[in-house]
This record gives sequence, structure tokens and C-alpha cells, in this order.
Amino acid sequence: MARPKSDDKRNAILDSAIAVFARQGVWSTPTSAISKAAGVAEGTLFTYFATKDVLVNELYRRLKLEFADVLLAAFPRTEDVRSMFQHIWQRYIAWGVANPEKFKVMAQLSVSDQITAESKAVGYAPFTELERIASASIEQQQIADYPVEFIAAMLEGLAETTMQFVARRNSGDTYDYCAAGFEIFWKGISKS
Amino acid sequence: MARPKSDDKRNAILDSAIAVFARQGVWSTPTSAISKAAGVAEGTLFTYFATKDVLVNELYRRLKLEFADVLLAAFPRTEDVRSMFQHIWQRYIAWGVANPEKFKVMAQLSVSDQITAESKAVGYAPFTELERIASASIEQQQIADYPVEFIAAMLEGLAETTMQFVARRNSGDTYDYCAAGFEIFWKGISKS
Amino acid sequence: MARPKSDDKRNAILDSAIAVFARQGVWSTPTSAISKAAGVAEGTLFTYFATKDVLVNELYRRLKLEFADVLLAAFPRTEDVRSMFQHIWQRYIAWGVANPEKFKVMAQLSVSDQITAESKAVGYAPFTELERIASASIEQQQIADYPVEFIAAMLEGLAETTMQFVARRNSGDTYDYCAAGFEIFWKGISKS
Amino acid sequence: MARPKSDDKRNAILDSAIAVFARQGVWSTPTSAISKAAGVAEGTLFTYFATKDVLVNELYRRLKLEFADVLLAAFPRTEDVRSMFQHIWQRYIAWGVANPEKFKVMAQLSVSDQITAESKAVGYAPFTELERIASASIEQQQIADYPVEFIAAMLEGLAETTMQFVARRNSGDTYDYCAAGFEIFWKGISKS
DNA sequence: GATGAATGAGGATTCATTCAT
DNA sequence: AATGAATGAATCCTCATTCAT
Repeated sequence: MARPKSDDKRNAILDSAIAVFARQGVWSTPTSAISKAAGVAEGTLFTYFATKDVLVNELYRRLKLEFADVLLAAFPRTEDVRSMFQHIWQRYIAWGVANPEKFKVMAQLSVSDQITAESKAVGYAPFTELERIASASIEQQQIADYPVEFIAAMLEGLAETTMQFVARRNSGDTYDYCAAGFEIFWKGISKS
Repeated sequence: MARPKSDDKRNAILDSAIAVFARQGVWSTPTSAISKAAGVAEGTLFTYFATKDVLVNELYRRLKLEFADVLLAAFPRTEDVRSMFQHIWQRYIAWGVANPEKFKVMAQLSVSDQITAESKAVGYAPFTELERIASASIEQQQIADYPVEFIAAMLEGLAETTMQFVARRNSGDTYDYCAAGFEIFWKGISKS
Repeated sequence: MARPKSDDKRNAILDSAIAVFARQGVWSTPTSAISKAAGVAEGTLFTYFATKDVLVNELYRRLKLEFADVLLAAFPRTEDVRSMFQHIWQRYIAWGVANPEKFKVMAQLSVSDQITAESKAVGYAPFTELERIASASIEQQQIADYPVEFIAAMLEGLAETTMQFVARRNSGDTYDYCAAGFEIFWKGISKS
Repeated sequence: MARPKSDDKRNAILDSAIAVFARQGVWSTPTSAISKAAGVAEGTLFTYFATKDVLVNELYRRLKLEFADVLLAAFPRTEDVRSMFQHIWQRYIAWGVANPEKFKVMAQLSVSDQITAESKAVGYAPFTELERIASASIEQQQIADYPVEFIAAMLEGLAETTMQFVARRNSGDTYDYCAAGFEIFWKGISKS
């Protein structure tokens, strides 16, 4: 076989897509803008991703998975429930603040109709893993009796909001939204 | 005078936009699909909205404002803080469940780059009103000391998530997510 | 009969057409720009001129006829040939310099395909009149033996060019192009 | 490398533009008519010319430059002034008669507002060259004392008119307008 | 495999003209 | 007659995708 497809190129395309999508919005950026930013020819993009939809779905999965990795890395399985949730919380916020472009793109993709059910499932997989871990360690503990996925979703909603406050915070504001957000979440969730 | 511009037509266009945007996504639906659904000629759309961007911004404002109206209608200014928050909560969920299309479109528009800062400001105006009402009645009360906009944002994040659970709930599931969601929110927010 | 068509309005439209055509070019100005400039409704334009082509042809004729009027007014039929030509020459230049907009529009219309043969004929009619006058007084005179229409066309070509030099002339330049131009023409035309 | 941009295609587009512009007028022919006539896809036209305006300006330059080339080829720098002018004159007429389409298009473009000042400058450049040549050889000669550019413009105006007579001449008419025209020009210009 | 020119369906918008008021 | 909203064909241009080199 001649030159094999290069992972470098594939990654360059995906990374450029993030950058350029964040700047102009996912649905108003042509594939040519992506390939240009990636330093490859327009046609080359299509040897790595059959269609724009495929690229977009792939990107969605990658972002979700990378994000999950961050949340799950060094997950404190042996500590108490609060520590586990706090671990997730802090990494969630930290990642979002550190990667505003990725976050913005993820948000746009999440509400888009071009993301297939399968992609959503794949992107959600590691979070079920998370749910299971949490679920198991919750049972005999001090968490109120809500459906686990509901708790997970609540955490996500709250964390996303918190993240935006942290990111948006301008120089004067030193309020610790991260801590405050988690406090609210934990009070809401834990057994009276 | 000639035929005056008709509010009916204007509304038909906006309503059709919601329907068709919800089905195909905001950025993949051509203006022709909107005008067709509204029963007007392609050109007519442009006598009411100079460009697609203008239409989209107008739609965003309208949705936000209608939504705010619903939340604020019959707002119980004289009752206790919990009642006020619960009022908002319930109407939030109810509206979202009753208007899934509007909700979906609002979500797509909210993360889009085509919505101008001005539109966002206009759409947010009634919520500051809400914040002020809440803020005033909070001071001497039993709410923990978080920035008001932060509380408001938390409510929004939580309510949106809850709404999705209520909407998604299939026949077998009778769990009362609405109540559960509010419980979590209130425990999180209220003074120890 | 109800309100009769108003010549004022008709003229306003034609005059506005000249102004706006001169500024933006004949073929890139929409009829709406003309009606707006004329202070009438878009539709009104079409009660005076069935189509844009009709308006444009009408305008062409009017300009040509007005121009001819200027050239022929006080035509010195009894004087010598040179005086007659000089009369035309001077008025030609003077009119062009005084009416740059009309001149520009006439130039654009003259080379356009939308001007019908009939319009061209109508626009040329008074010039044949001129030709006849000239022709008659030439016969027994000192003009070289060229076809009259050829002489007429030569005069036109030369005068148009001269006019542009006069119009373009900027403050420092005091050269009398008008006189020079006629000198050239007359030397070229007159018998050795 | 991929398929390189082909000069053939570029020329085909330009040539087709001339043909189709001559038939329907510059501003009433859609770009699709040009691409069709050139045997390329509609989109292809835009890989060679970013916009219709660019195409039109390019075309103007090309026509002007080609025309200048014809006038200047084999220019008799060493002969007398009359020969030089006659050389230009004859080639002018000959080119116009041989290329009526190009001539017509050039006339339309010349009075159009879409031709940029830069294009006009570029198109005029070789004629200044001509002016300089003429100017130099005029000084010690038998030409009357008119500004050179004025003489040049006069020649152009006269030649264009003459050309139209030659082109328009129908079967019966055998009059030698070319010679007559030059005679007029030369008499007008040369020292008494 | 890489390149970028070629393709042509599709899209937002314009505009001459019509027609309800 | 006057108005200006309504119409929809037509236009320029974009862009995902294909294909010759």
C-alpha cells in the first residue's frame, strides 16, 4: 500500500474544525475553511471523512470522549460519595474553562440535528460508566433517592452553568463560583 | 393606502419558521421552506424580514419574550420566596413540555453566532425584572447568600434539564421529575 | 374620469431616472430607486410607463429631442455655412458641459440593446432636419464633397470628444478646447 | 499537483463573454449564459473570475490591450508623421470592422460604471505609449500646435465614427469612408 | 494518497410587474 | 389614479463532493 492515511492529518483536520467552528459557528463554516486551516487540500478532507456529516459526528464523539476521559481520570473510587462528585465537578469546570472553544462547539453540536442517535449513544457511554460507579457507591450512602441519570443530568446542567460564570468572570470578580456551585449541588442532592 | 403589512402574515412566517426549524434544524432549512410553510411567496418573507439573520433574531426575541411572559404571569409577589420560585419552576417545565418545538428552536438559537448581542440583551430584559423581584424579596429571607444572577442561572440550568426528563418520559415512567427537580433546587438554595 | 395622469409626475419620474441612472448606471438601478427618487410609489411608475424598457426608450427619445432642440434653437439659416456649423458646435459643447448627467445617461443608452430601432429613428429625426438644412446650404458652397450624414457623424464624434475635454478640464487648464476642436473640424471639412 | 487552471478555459470564458455580451448586451446576460457558451459549469466561471465584475473588468482590459497591440504592431517609427497617423487610422478601422462584437462590447464597457479606475488606467497605458511616440516625432514637424492627448482623442472619436460607417455600409455603397475619414482628420490636424 | 479544479444543485436575495385596497 | 405589499422567476454566488492529474 502507498502512503497510509496519516493520523496527524486526521487530527489536524479535527483540531482545525474545532477552532474554525468556534469562531464562525458550525453551520456557517464550509469544509474548505477547515481544510485550509488544517493545511491540507480541500479534497484531502474527504479521504479522511466521507462527508461533512461524518466529520461533524466524529468530532462530537471525540469531544465527548475526551471530556469523559478528563472527568474519569484518577477517579477516586475508594473515597466517599461527596469526594467522587466533587472530583467530577471540579474537572468539569476546569476543562470547560481551559477549553472554551471545544466547549462552545460541543454545545452547538449537542442541539444539532446532524448528530446521529448512535453518536449520542457513543458519546454518552463513558458517562453511563460513571453512572454505574456512582450508582454502586450511592446505594448504601447518604444520597437522596433520585434516579441516577437524573442526578447525573442535574450535575451536568449545574456544572455547565457554573462553568459559564467562571469563564465569563472578569478581572474584578473574584467570587468562587466553582465552590458555590458545588455547594448548591451537594445540598440539593444529599440526604437532608 | 395600499394593502397594509399584515401582522397575520408576519406571525404566520414566524410560526412556520418555528415548526420547520424544529424539524430540520435552524441552519439547514432554506428560507423557501419557511415561506412555503407559511403559505406566502418566497419574496414576501423578505418584505417582512430583510434577511434571514433578521428573521432569526426576531424569532429569538419573540420566543424569549413569550417565555418570560409565561413565567411572570400571575407572579405571586406577595407570597413567600419558596412559592415564588416554585411558581417559576412549574411554569418553566409546563411551557417547555407544552411547546417542545419552541423549546428546541430556542436552544439552537441560544448557542448560535447569528444572534446579536442586542437580541440577547432584549431577550434577557424580562428576566432581570424577575431577578429584581426575587432579589428584593430575598434579602431579609431564608435564601443562602449567592449572587442573584447565579441563582437564576442555576434555576434555569436545572429546570431545563428537568424539563427534558419530563418531556422524554415514556408511558411506563410515572416518576414526578418536576417535583423532584424543584426539591433539589430548593434544598440547594435555601438556608441550611 | 377620475384624476388624470399628471405630467408633473411623469416628468418627475423621467428626471429622477436621469439623476439616479447617472449615479449608479442604467442597468444596475432598479425601478424602485427611480420611483423613490421621484417621490412616487413603486406601482405608480408603471401607470406612466408600462415597462422599464418603455421608460428607458422614452427617456432616450426625450434626451435626444431636448438636445436637438438646443442645437436647432436660433439656428442661423441665413448666415454662411461656417456660422451654421459653429452654432451647432458651440451649443453641443455648452449643453454637454451644463448637463453632465444627461450626457452620461445618453451615452449609456446609445450603446444599449434595449433601445429600439424606432426610438433611434425618432431620436435622430431632428438631426436629419439639421442635415437637410445643412445639405441645402452646402451645395453651392465651400464644403468638400463628403456624404452629409458622414459629415454630421464626424461633427458628433469630434464634438463629443471635445466636450469631454472641456468638462474634465481642471482649474489650472485654461486651454480653449472648444475653439480648438472646431478649428480642427472646420479645417477637415472645408474646401482646401 | 491537481488539474492546473487552464488558460484555454479562461480564454473560452472570456471569448464566450464577448460573443454573448454582443448579442444580448453586457448587463442583461447572466453569468450562466457565459458559462454555458463556454462549455463549462456555472461554478467553474467563478474559479477563474471571483465575481461578474471581475470578469467584466478583465474583459475590458483584454480588449483594450489587444486593440492597442494591433495599433502598435509594425508601427512605422521612422517614417513621416502622416504615415504614422495613417498607420494607426487604418488599423483602427480594420480591427473594428473585423471584430464588430469586440468593438460593441468595448463600447458598452467603456461607458459602464462597473469598470474601475484602475482598469481604465491599465487599458489606457499603451495609448500613452502611442502618444509619446507621436508626440516626440511631432515636435519639429508639420502638425498644428494642439495638446497631444487632444489630438489622440480626436483621432479616436473620428476613427470610431468612420468605422461604424464602414461596418454599416451595405452592398450598394462603395464609398471609401476609411480614406475620406483620414483625409478629414489629416486636414484638420496638419499645419495649414 | 494528495491536490485543487470542476461540477451543479441549492440558497439567499433582488426586482419588474401585478393587484388588492 | 395612487399606493405599496405580493409575487416568483431570475440571478449571482456558495459549497459539498467528485475526479483528473
